[in-house]
Amino acid sequence: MVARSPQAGPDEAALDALFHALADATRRDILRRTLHAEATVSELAAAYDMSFAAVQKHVVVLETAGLITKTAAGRTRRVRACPDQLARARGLLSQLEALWRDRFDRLEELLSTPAEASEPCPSPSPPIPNSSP
Amino acid sequence: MVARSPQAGPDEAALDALFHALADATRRDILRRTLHAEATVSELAAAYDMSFAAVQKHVVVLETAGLITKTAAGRTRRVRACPDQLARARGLLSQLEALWRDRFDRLEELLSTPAEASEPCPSPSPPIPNSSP
DNA sequence: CTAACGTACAACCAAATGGTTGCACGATCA
DNA sequence: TGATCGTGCAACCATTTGGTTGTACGTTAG
Repeated sequence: MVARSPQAGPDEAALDALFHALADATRRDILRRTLHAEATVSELAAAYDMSFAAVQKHVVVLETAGLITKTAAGRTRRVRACPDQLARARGLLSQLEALWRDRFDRLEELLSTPAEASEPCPSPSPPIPNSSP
Repeated sequence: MVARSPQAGPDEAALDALFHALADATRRDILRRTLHAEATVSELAAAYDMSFAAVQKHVVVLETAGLITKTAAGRTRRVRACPDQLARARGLLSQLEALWRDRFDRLEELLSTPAEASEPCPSPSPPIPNSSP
């Protein structure tokens, strides 16, 4: 039971790292590239307007989060994305959405009315293209 | 920042805010609670070992990310979660996973071999229960 | 052998984060 | 009316983040 401390789960820190890694446009782009095809660190670095070291640090963050792996290849490092942690994050989000659906169901059960108005929740960003559910 | 290629969408900043909001155990817990049932800010604050102001700031972060909304109710504020942005995040992750599947397919197409070994990608955290895909 | 390349890493800096305390203000209760 | 409660916000502080430059070290090319 989550009485006081939210520090319950042992992998909460891993989730922190996961979502933190995803919370940066450059890192999401690196992830996209390496998801699509392997790349070396300098190939990645050449794609962005920042120093090599900056990109290398982004790669480290992604690696720490378990979203990519590097394998030595001569003097280069081949960067490869791992969809496992991605699936983990998606799983958590689905879990949360299910939690919401449960509340909805409970309401429907208690009051047999068509459920609490369902106001569209003012979105702070464009209406969502929402590609693949 | 991010000048060369990562200029995919105009809402990259919104995604930054979204994932950043999710990258904190306390905020994920607040989200869980409000997803499950509405709560006031002080009800939430009472659940954690930190000051009211700290929790209030977490609530602001979640609100900015569009993950929750507050509605005035007398002198209290009823905090309600919105699953829309959650779905948005999940959609992006699915998109990324699809990208990876595409690479896989391309490989299978080019070389008709059973595809690149598929090394398990050393996970930095427990193997994933992976609840609802 | 020597030079250039790809990578890693340290030191440094500005800005953001996450926490604190304190105060102001409207709503509620006695 | 006056005290109290719930909330928002500002000021402050320590730590982290995201960027820089510079350096070191193994690998490859000439």
